[in-house]
Amino acid sequence: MSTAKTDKTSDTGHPAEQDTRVRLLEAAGEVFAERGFHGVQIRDICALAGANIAAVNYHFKGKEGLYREVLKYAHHCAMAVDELQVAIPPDAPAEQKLGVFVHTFFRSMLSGGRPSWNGKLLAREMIEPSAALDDLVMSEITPKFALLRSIVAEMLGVAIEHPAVRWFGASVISQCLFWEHNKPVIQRLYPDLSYSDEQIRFIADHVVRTCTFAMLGARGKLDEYATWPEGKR
Amino acid sequence: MSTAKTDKTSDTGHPAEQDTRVRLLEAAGEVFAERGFHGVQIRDICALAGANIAAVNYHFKGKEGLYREVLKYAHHCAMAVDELQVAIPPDAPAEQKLGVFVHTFFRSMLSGGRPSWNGKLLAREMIEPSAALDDLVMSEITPKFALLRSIVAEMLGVAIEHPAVRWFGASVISQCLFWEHNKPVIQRLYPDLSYSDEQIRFIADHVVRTCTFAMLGARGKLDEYATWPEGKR
Amino acid sequence: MSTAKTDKTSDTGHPAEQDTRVRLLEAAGEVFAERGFHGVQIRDICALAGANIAAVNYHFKGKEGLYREVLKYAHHCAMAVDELQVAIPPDAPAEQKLGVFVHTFFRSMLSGGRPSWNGKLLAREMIEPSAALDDLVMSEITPKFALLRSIVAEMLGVAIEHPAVRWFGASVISQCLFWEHNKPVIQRLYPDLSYSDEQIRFIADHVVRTCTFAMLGARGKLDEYATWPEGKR
Amino acid sequence: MSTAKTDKTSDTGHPAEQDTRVRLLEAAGEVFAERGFHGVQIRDICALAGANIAAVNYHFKGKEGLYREVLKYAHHCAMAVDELQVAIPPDAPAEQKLGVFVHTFFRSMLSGGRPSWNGKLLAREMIEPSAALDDLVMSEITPKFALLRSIVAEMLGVAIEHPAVRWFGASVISQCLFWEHNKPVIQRLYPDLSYSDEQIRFIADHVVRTCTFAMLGARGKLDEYATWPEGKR
DNA sequence: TATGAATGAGGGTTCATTCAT
DNA sequence: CATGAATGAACCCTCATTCAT
Repeated sequence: MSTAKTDKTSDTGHPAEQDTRVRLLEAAGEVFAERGFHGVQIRDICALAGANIAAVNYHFKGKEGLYREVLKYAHHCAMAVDELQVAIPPDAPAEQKLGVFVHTFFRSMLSGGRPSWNGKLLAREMIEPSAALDDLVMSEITPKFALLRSIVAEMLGVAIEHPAVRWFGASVISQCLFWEHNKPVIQRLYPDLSYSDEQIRFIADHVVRTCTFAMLGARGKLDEYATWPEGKR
Repeated sequence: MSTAKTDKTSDTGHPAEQDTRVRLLEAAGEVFAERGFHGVQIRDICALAGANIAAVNYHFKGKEGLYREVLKYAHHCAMAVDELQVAIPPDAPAEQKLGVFVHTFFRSMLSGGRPSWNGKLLAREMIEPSAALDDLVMSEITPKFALLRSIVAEMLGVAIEHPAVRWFGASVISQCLFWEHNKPVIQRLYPDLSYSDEQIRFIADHVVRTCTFAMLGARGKLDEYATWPEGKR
Repeated sequence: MSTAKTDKTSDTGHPAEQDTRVRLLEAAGEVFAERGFHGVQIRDICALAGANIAAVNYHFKGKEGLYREVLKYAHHCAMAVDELQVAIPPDAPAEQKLGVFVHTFFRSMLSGGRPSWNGKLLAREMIEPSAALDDLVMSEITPKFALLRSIVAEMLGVAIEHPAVRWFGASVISQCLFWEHNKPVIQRLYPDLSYSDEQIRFIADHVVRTCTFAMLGARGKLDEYATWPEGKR
Repeated sequence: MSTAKTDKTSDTGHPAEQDTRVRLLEAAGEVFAERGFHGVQIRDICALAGANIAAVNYHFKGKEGLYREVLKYAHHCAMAVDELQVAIPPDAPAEQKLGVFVHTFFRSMLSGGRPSWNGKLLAREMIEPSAALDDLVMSEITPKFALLRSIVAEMLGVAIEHPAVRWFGASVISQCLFWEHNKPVIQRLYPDLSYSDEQIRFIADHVVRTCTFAMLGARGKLDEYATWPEGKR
């Protein structure tokens, strides 16, 4: 499991030691995602990583330091916006771009790939934001969301700065995140939902279709979005 | 909400003499929502509730028992499906029903009312389901979702059993939950979003409009939903 | 179980209340004998006695007070020296007197009679003497031991003040107590020992015989006991 | 007794650096013997051993684990059967063997040597047997008792399997244990008994003499022991 | 450098006791 | 008088962290 990510640690030249660090990150990511920061003890992480009990303090100066690094590491490994941009055909119709975006998003989020705990970790940050969330938003989320906004703007036939864009962007994203963030309840409501690849594709198709209908229907009726009530609270 | 225990203390009305049990539930709900089960110590809960350190064990037989009861209590206090049903005009057009549903949902979820920590608590259950989640789904979520499905079916012009209903229901719900579950990131992306009452109404209107467009656009093209890939995993 | 001992509490005339007190003593004696003072919680005692949780503090002013009263109560109920004296035929040969004494002692100690926990309670006092032990020695043990010494003196053919009497008295008593105080180990060494009435009689017979042989053998050779090394420590 | 752990600390010889584990065992043995399992708090043990409050859980996985190890350790340190066997001259008359056995037993039990709390600890196990008692009986008591039985058989002039052997063995042992197990009462009955070395020797002599008389007297009259009433309880 | 024995603050829980009813 | 909800001190134990090796 520690084959693909020595690219950033190769400079020191101590592969065996670096392995410990990376193994620690992998193990910590998994259990932090599963049980949360407070629900995990470093003994378990070290045992899972096959490392010494003092390794966490040695490498990360404590549990919190480890958590911060795990968050960074997770999003370093996550689907980069570049890959997303590459996958999207630049001169295809906007509907098709949206399709690629949504399908890619779903796949990277729900298909149990390498950083399968990324989603859960982020979901935890939503509920209990740590100091690391700011970095995450800046480096990972903002560029992806900018890409989505450009697609949405194209579909709505307006400029990317149009106020409507943010709301329809939210409509797209919300329907994607829903299936990951609410898995436990969804699976209780729909026992036949197993998150197989076919089912994920089916869901993604539905989201694309829904958003397309919504945005096509809204074209030309976007005046309502001009008046946004400034938050005064 | 406090009917079962007030039979012996109801006449005094002293807030300090209000059942220690209830004060503990309120305090615990607040901090459990904020910091999670493991992030909270019962000493804090007791201090907040003005109760003794041993009160939790006396009344709930431990921290876990308290958590279970908090979850029950929270959803007992939450918006009951009855109120929702009452608020919805039975012979209005489906669009209007949807509007009432969504607006009520948003209000009860985001307006900082009494059970303001309900949403967070449920969001935590999503990520780290406890044994209490099954009860919750059965007693609280299923009936509300059934109500939504009936509205969706009406808007799609199909029977409530039609497979498309579940997916469009999800589209509605997902766009509601999004704004609560992802608050921290949303507020970083949209710093002008303060979740004021006007803004909440604005967002709810957008959700209603989007879903309406989507469902109206989908009417008559629901054949795609007939073939659902049975999960084999 | 609370039928035979209202004789001392009948003067107050509150049979129902006194019952609680006595039931508490019975229950406490049982569990104190079984698990020791610290190993028992008053909740258990009250539950066993069918009394309120506050009853112990009400009747005995605390756990320690209860323990003290239990000890008193136990020896009030125990085999009185009078009964023992009555059972011993005054003009029988000394050997027979010893037989009656030992058999009675064994029976009252090992046969699971009413105060079956008396022995265990006293054994606990041996290891961890409480303030109540002095009273016990004075009121219960000393008179019984005096009786035994008179028998031993007769068997040895010396006056009761003769120094040898105390040592042979100890030889008799030690072989009686052994079977009660070391039950757990004895039963592991001799798995066929079930402390049935027949077996107890068999053991008592052995003790009598042994002591008789020893004392008869020692008659006329008791000079050694004249020089007792005064304890200087 | 402290061989397995001293491999890394033996050279320093600092008493303070003596294995924390051993210091804990010593301290725990002392207070467990004095106050019993429930009457002792690990804080006291740790304070007495000069160890940290968490040391018990670290080394023994809890208070119970410590108790179990203390019992093992106590009997590992106690008079081993080997020493006893060495002390007994193989071709001396049986009376002399018995004398060595009893004197050694008394000395190791009552002289305040290193494992002075051994006896008390075992006495407690008698009253409230823990799971560790089985081990103890197997490893420590059985071999010593076998040795005693061989002496008794020789004195009775029968084979070691003869049923009388067990009963006379019990007579010997019971008169030894008596003086340790019933100290508090004995000292109240005999205020001049201070358990000085001279007095212990005096008592041991009495026990040897008594048993010798008894067994010599019983020789040739052992038919009574053939019929042992099978316990049916 | 990496280890693991040792630390100590603080966690949940227990339990004898109290006090208003 | 009897009750049982409530108390708070103290218990055992956990766990992130440290430090000599």
